[in-house]
Amino acid sequence: MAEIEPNWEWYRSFLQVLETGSLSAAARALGLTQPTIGRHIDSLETALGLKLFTRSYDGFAATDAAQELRPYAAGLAATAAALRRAASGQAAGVRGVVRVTASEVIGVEVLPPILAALRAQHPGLSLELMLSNRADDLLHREADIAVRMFRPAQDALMARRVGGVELGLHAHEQYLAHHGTPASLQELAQHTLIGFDRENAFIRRVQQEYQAFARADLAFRADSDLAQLAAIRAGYGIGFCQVRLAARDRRLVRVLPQQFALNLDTWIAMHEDLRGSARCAATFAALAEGLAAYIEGR
Amino acid sequence: MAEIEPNWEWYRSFLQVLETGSLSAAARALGLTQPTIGRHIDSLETALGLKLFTRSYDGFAATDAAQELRPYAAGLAATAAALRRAASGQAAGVRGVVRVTASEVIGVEVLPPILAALRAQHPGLSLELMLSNRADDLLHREADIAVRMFRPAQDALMARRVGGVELGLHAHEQYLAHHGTPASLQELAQHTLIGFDRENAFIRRVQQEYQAFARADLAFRADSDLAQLAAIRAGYGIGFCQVRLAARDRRLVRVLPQQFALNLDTWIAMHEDLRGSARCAATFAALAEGLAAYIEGR
DNA sequence: TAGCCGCTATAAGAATCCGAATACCCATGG
DNA sequence: CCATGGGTATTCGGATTCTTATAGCGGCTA
Repeated sequence: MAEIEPNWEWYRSFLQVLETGSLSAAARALGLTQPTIGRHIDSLETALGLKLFTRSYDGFAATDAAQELRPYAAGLAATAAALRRAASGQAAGVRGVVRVTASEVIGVEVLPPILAALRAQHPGLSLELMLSNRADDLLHREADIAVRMFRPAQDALMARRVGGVELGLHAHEQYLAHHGTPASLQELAQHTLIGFDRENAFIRRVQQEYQAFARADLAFRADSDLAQLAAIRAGYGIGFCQVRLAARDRRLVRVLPQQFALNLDTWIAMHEDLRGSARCAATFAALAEGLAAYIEGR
Repeated sequence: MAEIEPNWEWYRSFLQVLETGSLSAAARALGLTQPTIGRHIDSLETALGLKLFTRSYDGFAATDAAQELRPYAAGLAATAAALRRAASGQAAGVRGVVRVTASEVIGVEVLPPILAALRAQHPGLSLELMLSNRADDLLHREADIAVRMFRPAQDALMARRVGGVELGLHAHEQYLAHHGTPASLQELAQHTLIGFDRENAFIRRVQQEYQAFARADLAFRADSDLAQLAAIRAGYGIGFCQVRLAARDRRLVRVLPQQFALNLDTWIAMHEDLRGSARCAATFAALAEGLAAYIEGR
């Protein structure tokens, strides 16, 4: 038992093998060769005193032990990436890489013009957009700035509320032309409803406030908010959509505006450590301004 | 500009140089040699395109850039250490290393017998104790299990409330013999009071509830809760102390028990990822049981 | 002021690690 | 049934990296 501290580089190889499923693929991804990766895994196994993979002739199979270690290795990779981003923006002025995470709808429909304008203003700046609804992106350093529809709970974050995004029921005018416009909650039950497949905080709130949207009543379900939006636009049926977003397309009509309305608080959050970073501060400010403009309908 | 991805091993050298202040010391700490560390730093500087240290003949001086990158490097080290702990406990049964964090008083006065009993039960288990009041230990993976006097706010944590620790004013009987026992809040003002030097959540609560303990009135201040406890035991004056703790020493007398009482919720928290770990589950259970016994005065 | 200690920088030999080539295994498809 | 493609294991020469050693610099102390 050598009791050797593993070389951190071995962790990188380990993670890559986990993610690609084979030594060869990991080697390609890392710009190394298969024997090298194989040696790294061997070394790591002896250093940890664990069997990480069961060898076979079509790729490695990760053992349970390897799977348990995976989140740690992924954490290393995320932190290393964050370090690189931080380093890229060290020089004076607004330059370097900023990684922004947001929900799919916001990321696709709202952020691009905001980020484009920001980028035009700062040619040295690069922006990366990561679309997900996971709340822990910032803590795991997977992103620098997050746009979220709920108040970030973590202590180490700087969070600013930029306003409330109004959600309402919408449908395409063609759909309404064919099926009529519901005038009441009862009539809504006769219509094709678009809703969520996956349970999440948002849909629980909807179900709580509006029994009509109980999961069983939905004629279309999709994990992705974007898919729902596309379904509404395609005239599939009636679904929830941000009011400001729908207002951009004259053919989208709001349904039952009095009866159905939800307000989602919108927050921008950033890790405290990045307070001094010019590129992050500039991006934060641009997002705050741009989202406020979006919310107010400018 | 080579645009090379830094070797993760360089980060380890970088952090060690930051922490030790010189190439040579870092080399000793890592079991390498000074020219090696020097080359790592050089490589990292060119890879990141940053000047990390200003060379001088008595150690390096870290630049601002290096200081900004420090938390990331520390995060890497913490995650790597957590990975090793996780790996050490992979084998079946309760074995490996568990790292517990707690406040100083709990860690010194309450936990040792609990941990000793646990260890006696599981000879393959090693325990590490880290004493601090920082809330983010678990998220940065600096510890596996935390004993805290407030409800952990993070989502990714499993937290269990084990009860309320009662705090009260105490003094040594010798002190009271010399100065008398205060019978009212007014009399307390004539006495020597032991309190906190640093502002924190606890003292703010005390000040809010008991004006007598405004900071200016304190005749003895110490950052460390242990130092306060020692002062009480030494007969220096009257201060706050856990009631159960004071009850162990017959010469410590509770003062104004009706007027002054604070109840601190006590929580045990663990990262969700560790749920499946036998060694962490066993430690968690032992802490829950032991702390409950302490709180109930068993 | 001389001497010592700890530090960094540099050069050259030793040890290590990597990569190319190869052998072999398995699944797939004509 | 054989050819093919993607995978792992192994070997060996060569490039890279580490260590050893040496020199130079600055601060401290006698």
